Amino acid sequence: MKKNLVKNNIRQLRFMKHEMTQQQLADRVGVTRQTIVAIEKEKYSPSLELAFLIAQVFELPLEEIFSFHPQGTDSSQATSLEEEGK
Amino acid sequence: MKKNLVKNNIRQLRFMKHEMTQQQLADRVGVTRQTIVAIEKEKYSPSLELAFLIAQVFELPLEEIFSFHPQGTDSSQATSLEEEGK
DNA sequence: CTCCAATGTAAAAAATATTTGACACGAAGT
DNA sequence: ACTTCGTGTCAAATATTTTTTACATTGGAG
Repeated sequence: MKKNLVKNNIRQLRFMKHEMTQQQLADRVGVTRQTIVAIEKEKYSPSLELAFLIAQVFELPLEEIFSFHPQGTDSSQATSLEEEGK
Repeated sequence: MKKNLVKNNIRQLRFMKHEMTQQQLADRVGVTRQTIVAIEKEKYSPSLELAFLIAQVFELPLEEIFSFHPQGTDSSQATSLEEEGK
């Protein structure tokens, strides 16, 4: 029930900068190839740790690989104040 | 079985810059207070999405709030190997 | 002192991320 | 044709994150 709002360019980076296969990247960050596939296809977003590890491999700041795309105009909260008493 | 290698200064930020309570922060990023508590106490690291949301609230780059501290002698790769056969 | 807001803790359930073990497909290479 | 490699997919199992509920503590306000 949760959309994945995080995008990434792992696939491109894998080819461009550092020529490496899904399996190699997976090995370097210590996860399975499945995980890399899922993240590349954005089936879900990685854990913060994994994101850091990947950024480390590509020698790039995390935010240059992963980007957050809040809903349209994320207006969910901002205006809510009276959520006290339960 | 996985240590939390990610640290953060949410607590400090909550007080300093933007004066807000755990509950308020939780509301703004759309999670429960429990989650904030757990993350502040570093019982585990947040999802990448939540990390992005928090960074957004504090108007700071994600990496200024969360930092990655690889294990003491991690160095598991660096000296890449050829891992094939499976 | 009493009340309440803010924080800490805990445990079970729900949700999400990751693993494991297949199997399929196309592009090379032999 | 056969084999290998890189990729995509699927499903079930395990791990990790998040929710829900509930209760304890501390400090300030009244």
